[in-house]
Amino acid sequence: MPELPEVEAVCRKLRAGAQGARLLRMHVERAGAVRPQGRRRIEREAAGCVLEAVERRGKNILLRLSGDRVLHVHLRMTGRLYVISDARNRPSATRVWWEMEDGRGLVFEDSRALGKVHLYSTGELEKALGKVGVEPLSEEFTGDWFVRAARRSRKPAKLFLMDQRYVAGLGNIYAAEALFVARIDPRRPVNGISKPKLEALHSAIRSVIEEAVVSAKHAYAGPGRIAEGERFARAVYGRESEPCVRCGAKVRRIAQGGRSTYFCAGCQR
DNA sequence: TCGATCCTGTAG
DNA sequence: CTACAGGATCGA
Repeated sequence: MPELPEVEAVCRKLRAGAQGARLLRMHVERAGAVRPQGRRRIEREAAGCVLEAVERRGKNILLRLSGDRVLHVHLRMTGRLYVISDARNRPSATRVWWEMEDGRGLVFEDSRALGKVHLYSTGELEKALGKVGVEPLSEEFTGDWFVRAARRSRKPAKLFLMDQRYVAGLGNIYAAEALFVARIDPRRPVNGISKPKLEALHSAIRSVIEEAVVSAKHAYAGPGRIAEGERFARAVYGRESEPCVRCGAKVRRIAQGGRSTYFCAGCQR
């Protein structure tokens, strides 16, 4: 479900509501969701730690704990991470949860059970995140860097954007939206795209992600619902057969890497 | 670089 | 029933 903007919203919410709190006990309801294996061990190692900081790297959430430990949470498709006011009142798809001192609970809920909660020491962290690429909202993400990165891959443009080793944090939706803004056919091998087009894609990624971060801040803030009008306005994603908002041609849906890609063959070339 | 695979819920 | 899902990893 979540891409960079939604994960960022989760992190901000956690900073506001849970940073500085002590996590009295950790409870693993589903062993497959955690590493190291063995719920006993991870529960013991996380017990009593203070949540000192919340960071994000791409779609990865890092909960910095006292005692040089880090919880690495990945929401994958359906994961959610949020604080509830009463820890006894947990949803049925809770995979992992933490008791807080005031009776609240930090909950990792995940209906599809693809998400992960890993516990590392600070030293192990870089190895685990070593392949995560550049943050699209960072200074490092320049047009020149992007053009050079694109030259190293022969992947179709959309699969390149979704590869976390290059740009970190784009998923199926925002990759499609950025390609639409830049008017690029998602099937084109990136290394064959002209420099001006790649520069257009670079700035499209920036603007799409920036706008989505603002929307997600309001819309995606925990277990609640998404308010209409606060959500990022998609131009192509999920709009199969609808007229393109730019040229009127029918939006198409194709498969790439086993996933759906939405685009307009009329104006994306 | 590609396809299969991990899981479960929901829509058609 | 089948198709599909806002993701990532593994093996060939």
